[in-house]
Amino acid sequence: MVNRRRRLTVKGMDDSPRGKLLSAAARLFRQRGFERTTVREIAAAAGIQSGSLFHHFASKEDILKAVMIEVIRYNTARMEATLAAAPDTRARLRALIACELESIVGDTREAMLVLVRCWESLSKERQAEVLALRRAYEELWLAVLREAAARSLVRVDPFVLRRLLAGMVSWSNTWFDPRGPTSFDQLVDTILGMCLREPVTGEST
Amino acid sequence: MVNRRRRLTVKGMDDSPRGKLLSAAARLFRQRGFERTTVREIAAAAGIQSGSLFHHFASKEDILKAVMIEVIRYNTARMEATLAAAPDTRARLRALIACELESIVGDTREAMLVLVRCWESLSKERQAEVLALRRAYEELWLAVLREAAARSLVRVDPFVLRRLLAGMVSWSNTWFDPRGPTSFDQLVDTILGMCLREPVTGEST
Amino acid sequence: MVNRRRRLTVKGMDDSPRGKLLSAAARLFRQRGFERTTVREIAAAAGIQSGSLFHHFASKEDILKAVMIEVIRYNTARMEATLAAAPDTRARLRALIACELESIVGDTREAMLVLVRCWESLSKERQAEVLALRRAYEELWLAVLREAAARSLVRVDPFVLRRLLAGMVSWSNTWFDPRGPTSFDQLVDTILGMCLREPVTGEST
Amino acid sequence: MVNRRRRLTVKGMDDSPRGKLLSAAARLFRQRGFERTTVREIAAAAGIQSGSLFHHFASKEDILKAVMIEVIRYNTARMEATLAAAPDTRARLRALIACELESIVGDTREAMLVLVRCWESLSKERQAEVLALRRAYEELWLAVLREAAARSLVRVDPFVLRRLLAGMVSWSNTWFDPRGPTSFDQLVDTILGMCLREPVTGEST
DNA sequence: TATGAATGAGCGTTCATTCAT
DNA sequence: AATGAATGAACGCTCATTCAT
Repeated sequence: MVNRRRRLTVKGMDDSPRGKLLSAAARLFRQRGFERTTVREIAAAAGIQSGSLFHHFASKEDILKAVMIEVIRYNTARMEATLAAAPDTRARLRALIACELESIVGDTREAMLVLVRCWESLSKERQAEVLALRRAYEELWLAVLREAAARSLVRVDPFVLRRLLAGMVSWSNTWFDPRGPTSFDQLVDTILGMCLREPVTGEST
Repeated sequence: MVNRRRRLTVKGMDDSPRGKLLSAAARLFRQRGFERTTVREIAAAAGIQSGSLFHHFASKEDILKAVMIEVIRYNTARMEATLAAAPDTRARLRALIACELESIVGDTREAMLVLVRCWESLSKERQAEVLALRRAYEELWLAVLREAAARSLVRVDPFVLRRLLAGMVSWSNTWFDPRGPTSFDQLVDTILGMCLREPVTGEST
Repeated sequence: MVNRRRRLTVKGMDDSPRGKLLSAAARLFRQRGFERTTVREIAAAAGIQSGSLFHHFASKEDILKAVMIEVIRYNTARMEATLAAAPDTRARLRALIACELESIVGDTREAMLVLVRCWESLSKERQAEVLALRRAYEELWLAVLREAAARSLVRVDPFVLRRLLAGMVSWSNTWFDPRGPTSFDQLVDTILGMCLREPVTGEST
Repeated sequence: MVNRRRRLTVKGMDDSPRGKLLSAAARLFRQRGFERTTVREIAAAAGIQSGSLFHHFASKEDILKAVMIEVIRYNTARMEATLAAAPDTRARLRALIACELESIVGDTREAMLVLVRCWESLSKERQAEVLALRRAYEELWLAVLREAAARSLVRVDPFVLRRLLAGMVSWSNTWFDPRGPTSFDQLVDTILGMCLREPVTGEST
């Protein structure tokens, strides 16, 4: 289920100059951080000269903002699609965890790590723009968590639970390896199990 | 229990020039990140000239390393002391969570956030030096988690559980406010509850 | 014959930014030495900003290396041309002395003095690069000196003689003035006479 | 005759703090040049702290000046003593060459090379002070060269000859090795032979 | 659009010198 | 004398951004 071999890209990071720039920037920002990455490196990785880069983005920070916005849009859309297909609350909760984990360790890995790692490199104004998009994403989470709380499926306050889940999932980029002893689905079930009032049946690890 | 008003300092960050430098650096590194902090800012915050800084540390990166080492040493010692006073496995597990959460949201907050946020700014060589210390700290965790697993107190593999806990606790710096609706002890119990096979009695939130 | 009024430049030090930088650097390095010359001074003398200098050279030391390489190339070529036109051994020996003296007190004066004065400021690696070129130059000398020794024209071992000549010629930059009582040609003949077994006919000074 | 194993020191560079400082400075200035040598290195090599150095010398440049003055004084005295023992003009000329070569490749090697290499690092004022002493040394040379010219012993104008000799001798530090194929005495005779109107009897190399 | 030379402010670091102890 | 922390100006170099072509 985890997809690391699909292009380390998100929708909007296609073969256009803009798309190549965003892919290159996402990879470099993750590897080196925003400050340690130079616009020359980004331009070179996208096959253009540094001066040309500024025909596509007004500033280095705007590239960072664009990476974040694209990945949030893409993952919000994916999550909405997955939620729509889930038959009940428990399935929806599992879908949220699986989608977010997939985004963190799977196809949008680079850009998601940029979102976490380089957040502080964004000016307050640009943070606000990104947060506006992020809010819709968080609303998907809170709706399901409230629904789960209302049905006594989970033991923890939705607000707190969302944050504990965000911590568990985002941190997994530092250690989770789909080729390791724990599979992607096992990890999803483990995290789900920690949220549920009753242990998950057939739970592993 | 959370202690945010005590000096944002750790042992070794006293009133000596070195201590003032470390405190100032920890605060600035957390606020702005390593790359965005200049040695002139650190020196000014410690009340000395930028040139003088290099009488105490050979390089800017050495300051970062020192911040990390001091905070790990301090928190490892505190955790050992707290563990020694815990009567049983469950108490020890709770002590670990409380100690780590305290380190993240309490007195050593600045330096602990630097440890997470600025890790990638450290050269590989210096990372290794810090990791050597960090290993002892992680051993304390694993010993208790294995003990808890052996007694069926927890439901998740110790290796995986440690990482999920690390994610929940470290992420709490982004949202937890001891003056908010959830108290420090409630948060500790909530996290503890998510680990335990049976719900915690008298659990809150 | 001495040419001090022609541009204090060598081939490759033309009106291009690179050429202006090399000319300016040669003059400053000779006047102040490598360490006392700042990149800001070089840039200012070439009419650009200090940051722009690094579009043309990767480092200050690379400028020094380039000055040395250009002047060796230029003088090697000139010496080869002059040698080719010399009818016999004695004329070739005189041509070598005249060419080297011209390089030291004439048109390439600045850069040649840099070669001597700033040699130790070059890293071992860069010294090796320059030495590789210098070797071809020295081969021209040794071939003629061996020829002169074979014909009993000179009294001293070629290896030793080359070094004594190098000392006499390079040192002349400290005192020789073509407008002084000794002319360029007289000095060449004087030095030549000190090498030859029989006094030079029509010798002066 | 060459003396490389005697202390690399001159009179005045004894075991006193001042003497140790001068010896250390001479060695470091020769190795690294004046600008590349730090007062901390000099102090450390002399076994004191950098702050203490300024109780012995008012500035770094004063150390350089002192090294130069000591070595000129020492070599002037040695040359006077050697000249006094020479029976005739030819012996005196040979004594000058031998003394200067000894100073350059023998016991005062370090300091003499500093005199050549670091001359431009001295301020004009200090250069004048050193030149005043140097003048007496040069007078010894010129007196003998004039005497030799008067007796038609040499073929070249004394002023020019002195400079050609200075070049040959000072340059020999770059290549002469007393353990090599040419001995110290052979080199002295070779240089002497290049000055004399008639080839030296029993001349070698 | 694309280029790439140029900018210029700012970076981490060095180091001769000072001075209270 | 000796110490060593402190100074502060200056250094080589970086890099996001601009702009004439």
